[in-house]
Amino acid sequence: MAMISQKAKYALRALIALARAPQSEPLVISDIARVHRIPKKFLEQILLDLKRQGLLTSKRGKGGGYVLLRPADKITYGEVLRIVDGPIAPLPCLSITAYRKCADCLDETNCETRQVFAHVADATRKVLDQTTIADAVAMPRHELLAS
Amino acid sequence: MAMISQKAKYALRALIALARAPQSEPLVISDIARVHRIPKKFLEQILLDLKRQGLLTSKRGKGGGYVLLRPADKITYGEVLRIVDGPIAPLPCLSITAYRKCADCLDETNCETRQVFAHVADATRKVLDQTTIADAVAMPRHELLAS
DNA sequence: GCCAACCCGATAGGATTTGTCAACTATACC
DNA sequence: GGTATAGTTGACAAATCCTATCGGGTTGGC
Ligand code: FES
Ligand code: FES
Repeated sequence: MAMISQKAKYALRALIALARAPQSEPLVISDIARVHRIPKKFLEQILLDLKRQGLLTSKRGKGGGYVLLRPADKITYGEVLRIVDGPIAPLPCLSITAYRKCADCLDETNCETRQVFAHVADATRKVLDQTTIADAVAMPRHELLAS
Repeated sequence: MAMISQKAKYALRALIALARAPQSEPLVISDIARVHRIPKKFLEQILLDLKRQGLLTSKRGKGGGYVLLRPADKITYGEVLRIVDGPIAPLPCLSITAYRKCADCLDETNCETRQVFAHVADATRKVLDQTTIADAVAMPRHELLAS
């Protein structure tokens, strides 16, 4: 089940890159795309989404680019995933941000599937809503032991 | 992200129905489909998959049907999901049953995304591999208070 | 004015999901 | 043996989503 989309991977990778940029110096799409192996036009869309949701700001023209609008430790994985991949819950009836009744279950309170996956959703959210981009930036970098 | 498929919902619902059948009396596809609102032909495929993986057995002809091959408390949600929806891990590089290198990450040990979602995967598996069909069957049934 | 860079809408190919169909095979029962 | 029952098989179709690309438009710096 439950694969995270390529789009989400790209989004997170780009955000980490932005968080690493010294002094919130603006980064250009082309650079991020090239350095982090992300299709450029695809990345444009992604960054635009993130901007529209208030995570980023941008400057046009020469010397322009993208900058984080908040400190990296205030941007959670959960937030990013909800923007690019939609609700985190594994069932529409379990989403807190976008609840929708399950079409094929008529008795929601007695639905066993719902009860079990409520635990899954909780566990997932506990991780994703507490991990931030700053955590990712701070992660230990293992050396690649050559030869 | 991460929606659980309709197929998985159907599979679980059918298994719970089978676990509820008295004395492992065989249940017929048509009945399960009708009672639990599952498209019949779709359900056939699903039960066949579950049979091929050794969860069920079947008998043909009159008086036939499907029967659980193991006690319900020996069938985990994780097992079922892996059969119908494939790997549980949210990234190919995190699957224990079907590991595959991520095509676009060249340095797996330093991949921040991977490290974060490893926690998600752990949390998910902790729930899914410990919850069984028997747990679902035993769930409290709330009355629908009809006025 | 002109180049750099972001912004926007459309769209296309492919994969996946969900479901259907027709025909086949095995079993029970008379 | 015939007939009805019920599972088995493989192909296939519609819808949706994912990934990515294209062509142009707009803004800002110099
Ligand atoms: S009500 Fe959402 S799964 Fe049953
Ligand atoms: S290696 Fe799997 S996500 Fe980076």
